[in-house]
Amino acid sequence: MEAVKAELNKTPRSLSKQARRKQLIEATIKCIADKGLSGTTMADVTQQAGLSLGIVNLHFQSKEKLLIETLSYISDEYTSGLNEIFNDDNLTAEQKILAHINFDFSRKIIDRNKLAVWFAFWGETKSRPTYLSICASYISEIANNLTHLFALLKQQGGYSTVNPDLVCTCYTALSDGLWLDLLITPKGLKPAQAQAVAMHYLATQFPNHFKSHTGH
Amino acid sequence: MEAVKAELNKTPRSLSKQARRKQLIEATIKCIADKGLSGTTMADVTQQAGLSLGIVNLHFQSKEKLLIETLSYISDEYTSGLNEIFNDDNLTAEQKILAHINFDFSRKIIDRNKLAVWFAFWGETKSRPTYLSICASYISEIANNLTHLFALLKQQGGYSTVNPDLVCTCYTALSDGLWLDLLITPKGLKPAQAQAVAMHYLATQFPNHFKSHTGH
DNA sequence: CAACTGAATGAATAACCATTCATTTTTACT
DNA sequence: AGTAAAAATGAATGGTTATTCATTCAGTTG
Repeated sequence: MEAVKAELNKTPRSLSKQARRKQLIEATIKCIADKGLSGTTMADVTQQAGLSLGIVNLHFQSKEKLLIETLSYISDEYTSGLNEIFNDDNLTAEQKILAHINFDFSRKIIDRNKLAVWFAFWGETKSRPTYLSICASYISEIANNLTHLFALLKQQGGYSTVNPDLVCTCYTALSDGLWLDLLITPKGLKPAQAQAVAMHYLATQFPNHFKSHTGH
Repeated sequence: MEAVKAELNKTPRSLSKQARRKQLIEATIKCIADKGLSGTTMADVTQQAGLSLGIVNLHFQSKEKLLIETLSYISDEYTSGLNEIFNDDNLTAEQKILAHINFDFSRKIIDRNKLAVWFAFWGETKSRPTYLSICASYISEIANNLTHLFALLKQQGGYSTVNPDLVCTCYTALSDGLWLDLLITPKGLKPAQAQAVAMHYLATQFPNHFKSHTGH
């Protein structure tokens, strides 16, 4: 405790700055979910954060930079969660895939505010390549890791007809589509059901490793 | 020719009005793709259409109504294309599903401008329920039709373990996710490849009817 | 405690943009 | 050709919002 506090005191300003930035980013997420990307004003964000109007420009210089930092924030959260799984040497390929699918549909990720932010930015991607460039690198990194896991499972399980690249593309697209479903029809599909759908697909490819539990 | 002209002359005003509205809607699609939903101004749209600033308010009363009509326009285009397939009594269930998947990844639908519009609106759905209500009815209608087709195929092909509802949810989400891929990584995935991925999934469920051609 | 430093505030500013409407142009019909 | 009605124009308006910055506030140091 004392040590932590002492460490905190080492750089009080910069730490406090980080905390304030995070506070503003989280207010931004809430605002984008509530009012949309176009409907979110500086007044909205600062009010949501309980701070004064000028604070965003003080910490982020401009609204555009705040939005970019917000996208980076949720991207990083997602990527680092997955990397923890990929880099865990105690897990088998099968366990890593299971952990991946659990993570993809966990409470932390399936938060409708955050889903709204994801899709708000996807919708602007074509007109603002910056948004895409933030995600492009992590997207291909995840795809590589996932493809590798599918290739391992193919080898270990003797699934001679499986095409790891194809399965990765299909699983990823399926996962994105289920996220969209969860965002737009909250009453229709529950996270657990969405996960079951994804699992059902994996079961078609690796029947000895994964079972679909949606029979009736 | 004469007959057509005469028919046209019956309601010259309203016809011209319809044409102008369509022209403005198509300009709006282009602008949303180029500048995003938030970045699209009335000046942009009217300039894109080669008309004067006040014209949108004359034909649509407000910007918001123009946007709603634009979403309805692409929704209707999609729905009516699918309904033609569903209602074609000359096609078997298998042929209808094939026609459906061909349509989903056809040039007419996989137009990056239109995809950008779809996702621009999806991204605002949570904050503007109106956008969702425009699509909600046709979404469930399509799901019903598709589920019915899968049920027929199950029956006819003796696929005893297939769950038509599950397959419909999975196929629909997969298709949405592939659309997103086509929008954001145009260099990465081609429409024909995306269609092959969707077909690969159908082949897992109905192996005697559909073949995956992505072996190597 | 007094001087100093940086964070925070919010009134004022300036840019932007949807909408209006008086005017002009086009079309339809006699 | 002449006229009336409809369509189109775009300068002017008014409301909104990002950004600025002079001032206030809080924490740190000597």
